[in-house]
Amino acid sequence: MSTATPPDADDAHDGGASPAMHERVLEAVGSAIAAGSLPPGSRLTLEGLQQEYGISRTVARDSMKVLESMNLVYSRRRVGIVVQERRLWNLFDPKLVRWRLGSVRRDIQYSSLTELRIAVEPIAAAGAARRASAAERARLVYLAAELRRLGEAGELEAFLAVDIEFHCLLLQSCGNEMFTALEGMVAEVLTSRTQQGLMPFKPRNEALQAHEDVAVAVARGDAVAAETAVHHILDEVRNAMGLH
Amino acid sequence: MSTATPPDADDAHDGGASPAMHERVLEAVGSAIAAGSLPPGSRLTLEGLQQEYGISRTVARDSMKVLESMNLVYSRRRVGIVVQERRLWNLFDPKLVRWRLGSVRRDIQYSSLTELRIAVEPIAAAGAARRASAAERARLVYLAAELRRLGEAGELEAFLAVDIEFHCLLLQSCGNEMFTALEGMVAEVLTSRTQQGLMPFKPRNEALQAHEDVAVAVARGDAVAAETAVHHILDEVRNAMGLH
DNA sequence: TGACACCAAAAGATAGTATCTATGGCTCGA
DNA sequence: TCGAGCCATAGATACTATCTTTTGGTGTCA
Repeated sequence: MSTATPPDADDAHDGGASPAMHERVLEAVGSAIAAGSLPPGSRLTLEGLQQEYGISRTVARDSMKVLESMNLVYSRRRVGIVVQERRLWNLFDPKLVRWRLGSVRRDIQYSSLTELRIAVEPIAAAGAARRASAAERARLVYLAAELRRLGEAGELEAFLAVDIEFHCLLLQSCGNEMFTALEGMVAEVLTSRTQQGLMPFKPRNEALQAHEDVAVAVARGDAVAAETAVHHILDEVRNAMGLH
Repeated sequence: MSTATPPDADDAHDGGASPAMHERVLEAVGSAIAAGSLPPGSRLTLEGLQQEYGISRTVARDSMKVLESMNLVYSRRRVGIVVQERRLWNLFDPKLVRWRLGSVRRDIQYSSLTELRIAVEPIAAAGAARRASAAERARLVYLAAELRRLGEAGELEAFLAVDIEFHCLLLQSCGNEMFTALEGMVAEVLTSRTQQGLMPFKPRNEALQAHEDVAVAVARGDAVAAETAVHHILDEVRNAMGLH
């Protein structure tokens, strides 16, 4: 105990259960850029960050290095840290997706993701039909049945959870690591859709049937049928987006 | 060399345009992880990195922060910096894609990307049909004609360049920023396919026709036709991958 | 006596602070 | 136009604080 441990009441300024200082800064600056309140061309300096957030140079540097690796900023001597044009951002970085979903630009990010989902999921289902394990196939069938049960009972919240698991399982079992990496984003989209009230109160029978068709097709190993059935699931989403 | 700041004659590697020290370390460690020579669970320490690469703590930290933000590693006190399981990597980070394409795991990355392309491009074409500018539509038609000319002349290299521009233009004009962000990856895949000799010496007439169909459909604003025509382009690729 | 469980202290590593030198590249004035 | 000067990052170094794994010691029970 000799090790001092000064009670140091002023530890409080640290924000208590602080999730690491540099994360706080990263979140603050990153989301400001994502939201557009720090538009492309804006300049920051390490000095300024240190003062604004009460941090040391190291922490400021760490945060900026991460933003730089996401191509949200670049830094040049004598100039400082400059916000990049949007076109160059790493739009697939999960942190950036999260920031954008939390900003006023929500809608753009949401529709981009939905379109991505429309693109990827059918192919993922085809992959799953070819490569899923026996356990995964069985689970898909089970989840589809659960979806019908919960959907017909109108239990939207439980329905959402199972729906997420269903779609994520497809992405996991499709044998394409990059598709699997989209799991979190699909979960976000589905959650968001329900929260925004874009889901019908009771899922349409066609949608429930389509989920069952997907599960059966994957279980049978019928890639073409699986792909087609997922298209049917997503047609509803497409219509909601005003496509087709 | 001691620690004392030698102007560093031995910094020969620095010869001229040195891409910043921390990038060198980032590249070295990152590609080692991507290639699997630092398997998940491996441990590094800042101390070790400093000695191995002859860098200061600052640089070592910067590099690790970037790898951490890509989820390639995590760091814990008392343990060091630990390589993450593959499942958690940010597989869409362009740096990681590049490292993987440059490693012995090339093939996995290549087929993941190809499948992604199969998924995304049809939807991108549909988007382009709806939202492309007049200039973009015209350019697509021009590029399709160029493709036929070069294809029939057997000029594979020029054909590749135009093919890349064609597909990238689709991604740019589709109105979905996330699709646009995949441009670089599609270019990689197409280049790689030609380099690997996976292209027929003369592009098949069906493929040339399909490109023209895409261009015309986009120009007319016919989303469904554009999507279908891209499917035809990619069928060849699908077959080459043993899908369907 | 030996084996096991539990607790406390040591040690090893990052997290963060503070400060210094080197260098590139704007800006402005002659 | 060209050069001096200044500003801000790049990078180095040396701390302190803190977390957490290891390890070793102690006590209890078979």
